Amino acid sequence: MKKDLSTEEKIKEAARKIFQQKGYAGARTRDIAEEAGINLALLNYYYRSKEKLFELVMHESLFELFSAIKFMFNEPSSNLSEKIDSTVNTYFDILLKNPNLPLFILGEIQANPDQLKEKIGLSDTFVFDTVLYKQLQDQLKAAGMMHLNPAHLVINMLSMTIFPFVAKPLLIKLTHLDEEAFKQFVEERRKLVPYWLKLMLQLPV
Amino acid sequence: MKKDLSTEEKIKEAARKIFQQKGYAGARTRDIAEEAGINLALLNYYYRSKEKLFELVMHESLFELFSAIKFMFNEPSSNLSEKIDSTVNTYFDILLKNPNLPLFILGEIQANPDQLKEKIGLSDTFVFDTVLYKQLQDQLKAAGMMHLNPAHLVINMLSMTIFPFVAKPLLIKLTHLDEEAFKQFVEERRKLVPYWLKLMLQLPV
DNA sequence: CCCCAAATTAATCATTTGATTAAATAATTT
DNA sequence: AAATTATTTAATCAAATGATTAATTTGGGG
Repeated sequence: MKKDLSTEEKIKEAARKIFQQKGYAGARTRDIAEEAGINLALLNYYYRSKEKLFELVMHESLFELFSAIKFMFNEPSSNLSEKIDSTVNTYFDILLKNPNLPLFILGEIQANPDQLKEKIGLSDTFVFDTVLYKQLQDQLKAAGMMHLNPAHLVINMLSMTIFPFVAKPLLIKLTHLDEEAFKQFVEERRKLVPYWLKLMLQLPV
Repeated sequence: MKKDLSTEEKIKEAARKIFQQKGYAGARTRDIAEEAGINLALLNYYYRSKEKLFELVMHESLFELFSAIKFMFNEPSSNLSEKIDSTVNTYFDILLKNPNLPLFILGEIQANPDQLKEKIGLSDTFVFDTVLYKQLQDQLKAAGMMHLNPAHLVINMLSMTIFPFVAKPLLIKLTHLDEEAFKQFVEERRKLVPYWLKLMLQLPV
């Protein structure tokens, strides 16, 4: 454990790790306390309850996963090709640092879809009202594919980037990769995923 | 609840539903009993324990998700283009019937990676020792991309097919889709995903 | 040094939850 | 129909787990 963090921080970091690994239901407050190297009562002293602590971790996780993308999707000065590059690259950076993040968020939403509407304040206009979306529409039109829903391309970008992390343990097992080879595999995709996306969009590569 | 199933079957079906929705840790045996419309004790009468019941459901889930793909990856008489079509199509069929399946399996593996090695008997050679893999290698060589790891293409196929289901609640929320529109969106991908894959492989489309 | 508030601990509580038991009912066999 | 076996139920147990409490320690201000 990192020792130069305050007790409060240590608990939150431990909670993040355990929650992201085991999910809300599978995480025991005793696990979190042990991971943080503190007495169980301190968890409630600082954060009131498991649920409150979870909400905090979940909000920060959502922010971690979505704030960067939201920003890049709306970067006004970059063109479509540049947005693809920067989004994919930034996402790989985020995921390499936090490989369990997507499965954690998606799993909790599946386990408790209500909280998506209540607690999680994700604006509905996240995808539609973005510069990227408009640029996708324009490019599809320019390339004679105006019938194609731009959402497909957004999904393709996210899926090809995120999926290797979501399926990481399976992927490692099924392709005999070790941790290092997995990183290498992901690094290859940094260039490949944008290349494939531009192929789909008939953009120059 | 379906009423013409045996008690034993009713319990298993309820368990499948609840486990896939909430995960092992989040599923309470009382939830399963209620969903099945039976007394709690019957669950243990027929299946001994929550864990035993879970193992059964997990094995059947894995079979559901992997048996078809394993078969199609090794179909000797079809060429690469046909394999892409049949794999994507079959997968969409499976996922439309069982949208929670992938996230369930991936989530449980993340929560408890050990069971991947112990309980889940997934052969290591699942990806490498397949006809599809060989055909991918050949095509990549023929198209002057022999440096490209064929695993990338397998991942792309699976990710573009599976990811919409893994992210379904989020996707529905962020793109204002209803259940019906989601199905429509997925149907569009039946043709699109194979098209994109062939583009990547420089196969005639 | 003393005081007081913040931080920490050990012990305990109350609820949830997986599992069992013993009795009751239904189905099958003889 | 009687006996036996299989199924189902209500009640209960025991362990796990989130949370609290009361006492103790620590650290800073006067």
